[in-house]
Amino acid sequence: MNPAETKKKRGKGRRKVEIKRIEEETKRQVCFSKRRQGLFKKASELSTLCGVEVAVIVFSPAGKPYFFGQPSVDHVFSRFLNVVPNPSDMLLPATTNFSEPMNQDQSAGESFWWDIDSHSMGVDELREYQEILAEQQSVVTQAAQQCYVQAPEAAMEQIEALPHTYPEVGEDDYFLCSGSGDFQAPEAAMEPIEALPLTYSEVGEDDYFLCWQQDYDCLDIVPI
Amino acid sequence: MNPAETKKKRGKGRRKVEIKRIEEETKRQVCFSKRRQGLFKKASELSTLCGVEVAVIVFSPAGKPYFFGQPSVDHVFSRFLNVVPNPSDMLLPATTNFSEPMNQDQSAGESFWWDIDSHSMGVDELREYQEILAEQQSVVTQAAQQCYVQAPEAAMEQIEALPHTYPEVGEDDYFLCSGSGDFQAPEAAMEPIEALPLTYSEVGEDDYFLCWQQDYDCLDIVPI
DNA sequence: AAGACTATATTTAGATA
DNA sequence: CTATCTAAATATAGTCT
Repeated sequence: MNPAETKKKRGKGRRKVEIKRIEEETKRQVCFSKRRQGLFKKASELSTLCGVEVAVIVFSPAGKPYFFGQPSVDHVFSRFLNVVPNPSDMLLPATTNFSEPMNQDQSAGESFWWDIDSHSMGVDELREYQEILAEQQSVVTQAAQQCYVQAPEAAMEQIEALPHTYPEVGEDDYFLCSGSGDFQAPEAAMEPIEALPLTYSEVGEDDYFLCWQQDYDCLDIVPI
Repeated sequence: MNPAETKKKRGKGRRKVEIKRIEEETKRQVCFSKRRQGLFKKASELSTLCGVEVAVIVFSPAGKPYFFGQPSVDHVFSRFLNVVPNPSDMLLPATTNFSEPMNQDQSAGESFWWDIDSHSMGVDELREYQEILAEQQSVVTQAAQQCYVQAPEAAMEQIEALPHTYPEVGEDDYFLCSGSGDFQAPEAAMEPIEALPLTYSEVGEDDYFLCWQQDYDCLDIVPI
């Protein structure tokens, strides 16, 4: 805080960035992390400002799911399905392996303009996805759903301050943390939080934290 | 272009805005429209820059669904379900119809802190979702698709200019529109667009348009 | 991997058409 | 609703901790 000392002044600032795949692994990961947060923040703001329902799901380069939902991913998606019940029915007339007949004008085997999509997006990537998917399926995490968010430092302190101890926190356990600063758990959530039988020190690396922002908005989501 | 005429100079610029529900109807609608576009753009950029899968669903104040998916909402959501297969299992421990036992510390029927979620999100809706989901799972996964976006006015004109007529455009049909201005369909997409057997005038209110922005980024998404 | 910093790029509220 | 314009507010790439 020495006013006489003004050392740093050569910041490197943001450079214009072309929107195309970042090849460098590290950079990509950092960018992902930052932009994911930004995306969730935007989603949260949209939902709050306009009082609308929003769901965002992002898979990290490593395949981990990050998501935001107001009031929840499930809720929004189920509502979505009611409006656009089977979007993929029409898009993949020739490549689906489902026996359900399609009651549409298209004839199977034909090439449709929407096929361009599978091409432009990269068939290889789709294949890759299929593999990842297979892996994922064997991993499976039962979820308490909602938002799995990394507790901000300030929230961690609150968790640590919780007057209980939880003897067995396993990899699959999830935690709800109360917020502070930007985060504020709704009243209804506070009671169960306060009843939480744990101290943060006993929470392992694979555990998740669930945070609430004021008005039920989830600020960020990340497994830690 | 008269250099001597410099009329506008009193712009009102952005004002700091508190993130809370906008009460004024018109303002809210405008804000929604702008921020929705911003959100989709961010999602698209994240997906392109980091090569990751993203899905965003937003319901407008009027209840219309707007969405973005890379490679598709279905794809991402189905992958999501593989990782977090039965989010509501934990929320509704006593009411699920799955036989798989949970290898967790929780005992069924007990009340968990994460129950707050099922309350805030609506148990009935979750149930409803479960049903829809069951249907959906039998349909899904392989993805072509992309973005269902509302055609910008300029694009509409292009669609109308298409030299074909499509006799039977049903509620469930989707369209790919070429863009103009901000929108520009990739070359590969243009051919099938031009082969499209339709005129816009025959497209009904429930139809969707799929637009491409330069570099395959989807700018906006909306059923029309 | 996650902050902090900071210069710059991008977003957007409000006005306007 | 959509687009444009402006200034102010935010987001973020690069760098360092």
